[in-house]
Amino acid sequence: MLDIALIRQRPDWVKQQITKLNDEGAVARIDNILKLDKERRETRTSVESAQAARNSLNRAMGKLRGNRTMPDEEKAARAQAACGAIGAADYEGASGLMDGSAPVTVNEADDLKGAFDKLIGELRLLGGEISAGFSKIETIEAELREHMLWLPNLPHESVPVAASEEANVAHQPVGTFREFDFEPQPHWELGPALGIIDFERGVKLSGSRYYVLAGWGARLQRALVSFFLDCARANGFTELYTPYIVRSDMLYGSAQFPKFQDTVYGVADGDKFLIPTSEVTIVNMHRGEILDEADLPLNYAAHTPCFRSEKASAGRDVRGIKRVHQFEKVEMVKFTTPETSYGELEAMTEQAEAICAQLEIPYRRLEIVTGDLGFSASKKYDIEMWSPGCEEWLEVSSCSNTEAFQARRALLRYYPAGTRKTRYLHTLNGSGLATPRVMIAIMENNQQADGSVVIPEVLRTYLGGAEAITAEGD
RNA sequence: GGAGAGGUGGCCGAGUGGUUUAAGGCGAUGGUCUUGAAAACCAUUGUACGGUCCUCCGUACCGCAGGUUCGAAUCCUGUCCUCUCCGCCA
Repeated sequence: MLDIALIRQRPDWVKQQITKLNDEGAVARIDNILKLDKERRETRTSVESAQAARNSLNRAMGKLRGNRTMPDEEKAARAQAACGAIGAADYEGASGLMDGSAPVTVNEADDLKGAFDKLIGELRLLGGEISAGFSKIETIEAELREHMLWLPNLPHESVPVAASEEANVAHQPVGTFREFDFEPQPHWELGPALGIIDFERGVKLSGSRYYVLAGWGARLQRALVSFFLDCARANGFTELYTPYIVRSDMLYGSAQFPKFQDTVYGVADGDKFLIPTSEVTIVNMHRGEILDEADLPLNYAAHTPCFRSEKASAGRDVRGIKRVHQFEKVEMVKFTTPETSYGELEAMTEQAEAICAQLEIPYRRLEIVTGDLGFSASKKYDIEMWSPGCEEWLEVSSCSNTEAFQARRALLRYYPAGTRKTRYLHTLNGSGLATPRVMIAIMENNQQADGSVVIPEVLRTYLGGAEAITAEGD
């Protein structure tokens, strides 16, 4: 979520920033937000002062009714007089009359019960006014919140301004592109031939975009996950094992909801959903807490499966395991101060790149332009591995700084050193890395003329020292 | 799955629908005292929103959400979570 105060103070600037994103419709929300915000504050001010009056009157009512030493005639007289004052909207005067601090003329004829009934009637009117005001506020706030939840994050000033992904700035590729003396095969040919990817049985079990890894395929994935987690740990990340199913609040917190509700799978057990990435659970780890600056940065990494419905990309990338409903990923998340988040983004991106380098696969960094930033990032780098079989760059990592966008939604705050004034922290996330695409890259880059695949050296210790995957089995 | 008990400030823990606006304690912070420390004593104590602006004021928050009431930490309903016992289970 954006800072409502920023929208209030610099609405035109905010509109101008949103215009750089590929998000028609978001700009129009700003004027609605300004209108609702104004309305909300006005209504709130008047309702709260009515409530202040009611609170003090009810407190005085308690004192009047519970007073054991005051004669009934005086109570009746005070109740009578207070009714008059309330009728004239003199709430302070009425309070004084009821709690006994203001003088009153006692009339012997006053009837206590009648006077109290009348007074309660007056208070009831005031209560009705207040609850009407509150339901108005509730309506306004629900509408305001809805608009706020659909507003994308604003781009950082360093992000290149361009409309679409074609304009993403590709850095110089790193690593050596292999010269093949034969026609390199795509992984959807190699995998089944080696008996390590079984598409038919995946489809039989669960439908399209599902697959089974068998033998070396399953072992290679497990080795990669272990390797990724070891890299993260070496880089100072604390390893977490988190739930794979979360409540919807968490998905609002990390900003998948409401906009990308379609891409997430629900489970039959009420308000629960399968995570599309462990970013969801990690970002919400400290939801509602107020951390100390001394605790920051917090670095967490977790391996989880990721579940995505891929409704938006129906019909695209249907071959192979590039785009599937279920895959494994190691995700890195950082909680930092606003001052350090951009430095941390560079560091985290370099760490993801270092993993590619260790696997000896050619890779490049993409600097994402404003029009392709996505919903929650202020700045984003993608890392892509080259795959000679399907002849394309495969996104294996995406590293983002969301600044305080998720922090506002998930209530992630900290006390800056030496203060007790809360401040939103910054969250960053980056894959490190995602398995099916890395497996594609390894298979396609390391394939031999005989169909076998050479195992990258860094993975061999995880695979009993084996040097290659062959059709001979595991 | 069955039965029961609970959820109150950073922590512990009181709390008959009003006459107190959550008692008391611990911790933390500041101060007094002290050569220094401890002890003792004094003071302060969370979050959010709104108003006012550099200082206060107001409102809300006793797991969460509704309801009853002139008035709810307190009564009612739902819900989430925790604990205990039983059953089942990797």
